[in-house]
Amino acid sequence: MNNPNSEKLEPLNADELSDPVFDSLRKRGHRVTAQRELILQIFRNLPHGQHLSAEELHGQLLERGSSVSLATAYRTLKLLTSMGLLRELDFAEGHKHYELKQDDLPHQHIICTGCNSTLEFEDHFLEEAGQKIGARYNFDVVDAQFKIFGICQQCRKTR
Amino acid sequence: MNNPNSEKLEPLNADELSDPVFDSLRKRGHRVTAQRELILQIFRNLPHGQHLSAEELHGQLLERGSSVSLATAYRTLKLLTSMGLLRELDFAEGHKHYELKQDDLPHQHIICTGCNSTLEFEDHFLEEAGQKIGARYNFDVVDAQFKIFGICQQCRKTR
DNA sequence: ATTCGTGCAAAATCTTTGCATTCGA
DNA sequence: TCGAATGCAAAGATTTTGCACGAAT
Repeated sequence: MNNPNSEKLEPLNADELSDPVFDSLRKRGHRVTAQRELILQIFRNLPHGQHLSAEELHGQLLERGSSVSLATAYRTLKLLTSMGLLRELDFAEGHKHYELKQDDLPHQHIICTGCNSTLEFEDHFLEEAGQKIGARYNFDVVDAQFKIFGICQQCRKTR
Repeated sequence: MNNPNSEKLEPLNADELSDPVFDSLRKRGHRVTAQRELILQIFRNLPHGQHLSAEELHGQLLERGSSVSLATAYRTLKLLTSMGLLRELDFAEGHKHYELKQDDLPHQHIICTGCNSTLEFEDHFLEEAGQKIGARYNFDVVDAQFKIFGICQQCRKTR
């Protein structure tokens, strides 16, 4: 039925089957399915700093020849987020965005409320600040998100 | 039809009519209606750091004897946000929250993903950081929101 | 052989919108 | 007066869910 897309990107070989994420899924009693493999692959091949909405992810899945349903896309996004593998982002657009969580490359976002474009910037300091502040209130910090809303130069000119 | 609730909180007198926010509304060609007055009043009487969802705001409006519709609540929240009077908050709960924007009392949020409770903390430094970083990318910064997601002490014990 | 995951369609949420009416300036 | 705001109900958009079937362990 659905072709696990063995011709593009890395083929799904023994290497893939021992992927730490897959192990982690099995350890939790979840299963490694072609759909989950492909979704993970898509996020891993996304340029650093890029993020996808559920619809966008679904679009990419279809493009790659998979017939994953939108429902499964939503279910998988939720699962991977709950496992701490994805970061759920909210840009005040009415729908969420997701990106691979990479603790070694922390970044935050600047959002233009004029054109909805987003810009990433790295800042280790903010990362640490999140940890410190959380600790002060006895929180186990999972993620710290710093969002800066404003109007970009482009939009300022246009108006 | 709807009682502008003149018996609770500050009565709507000459004082209210010269409220800078009302002037600002009129200046933009908008009108000062009983509904908008009440909504602003509710936000102003909210304890510092508290926020409301559209549904919650609507509930409070009904409690105060007003028959404002939910649609108007949404429309007013949007209007006041676009005027920079309210801050739109997103706690990854599927709906937005709003609070009065008070530049003199900047605060950020820690959200427990276990029980959805939120905790406010003040931090002028983060405020400045938002301005600086925005400026670096030529943005007119409107708001900077720092969200820390984690598990609170309570939830950690419960589990 | 179980039990979990998936697809599909329906439902649930949250938010926006068209239209006739009411109201503020 | 006249255009803006409101209420209502309907429509949109996003996300979740029940159920039968297929797939992973």
